[in-house]
Amino acid sequence: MARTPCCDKSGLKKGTWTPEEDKKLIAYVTKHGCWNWRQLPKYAGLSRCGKSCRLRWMNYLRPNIKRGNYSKQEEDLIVNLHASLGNRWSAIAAQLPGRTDNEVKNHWHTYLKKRSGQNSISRDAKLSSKKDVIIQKKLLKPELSHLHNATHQILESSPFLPQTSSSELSSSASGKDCTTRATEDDVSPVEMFADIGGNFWTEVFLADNYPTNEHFLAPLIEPGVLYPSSPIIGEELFSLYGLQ
DNA sequence: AAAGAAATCAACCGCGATAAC
DNA sequence: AGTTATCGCGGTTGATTTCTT
Repeated sequence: MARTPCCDKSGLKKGTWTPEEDKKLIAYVTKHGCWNWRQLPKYAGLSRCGKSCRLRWMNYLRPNIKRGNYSKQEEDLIVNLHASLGNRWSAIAAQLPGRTDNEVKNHWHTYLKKRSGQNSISRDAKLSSKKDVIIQKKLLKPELSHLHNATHQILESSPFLPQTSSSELSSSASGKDCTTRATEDDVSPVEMFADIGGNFWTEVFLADNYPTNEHFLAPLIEPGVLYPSSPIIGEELFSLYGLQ
């Protein structure tokens, strides 16, 4: 079957996204949802391919994204899942709250592949510490540090995390629980989940059970419903991009 | 201090799956 | 049933950053 190109290549911007483009995409998706990725850039005022917009949103701009600083548990899980699932990155990422398939894939290729291959603890320790420094430096990039801080907070309080069932999610969507983690900041998300007592690491990330596209995003953009529980789409990000 | 090598990761590309007509 | 449009996934690339010499 003949395939149309994903977009008209002429005049479309490629490469790294600018804060201005991020702002436009966030503003549009927040207001209208992603009803059609192919048409979205046209209405959002972006000279980008729809696919590019989708990728940017899914991997970096949407709520609940967690970046950098993989915990030992996460890494072990990735290694184990990769052994059983192979290169099914989306399936692997689904088991890791806040992680995207792209990021898991990158992390595998840059670090875990070596580890699983040679199990060199001393080298791992060296690489890990070096990597942490790099990550922290990158997190301090002025244009993105807000996002990273915000996403960290999200993971600490997000209703999408597996401690709430999907039925609970709808009831907690009002954001009433959004501050309950505020006093537990010293506990990493992983540690927190490990304490839940359930089978968190064997359960599919809740967001993965969500309907996709407009049905997924529509609740996210309902004013007053999810914002309080999603700082990245809430005040911090809005102020960052001057959307308030 | 500078240059080259290596590592990292954001983003692109192409393809398969599937929904819509 | 066939065709088209769109989405989502995995592989890959290339710019940037960091390390090593």
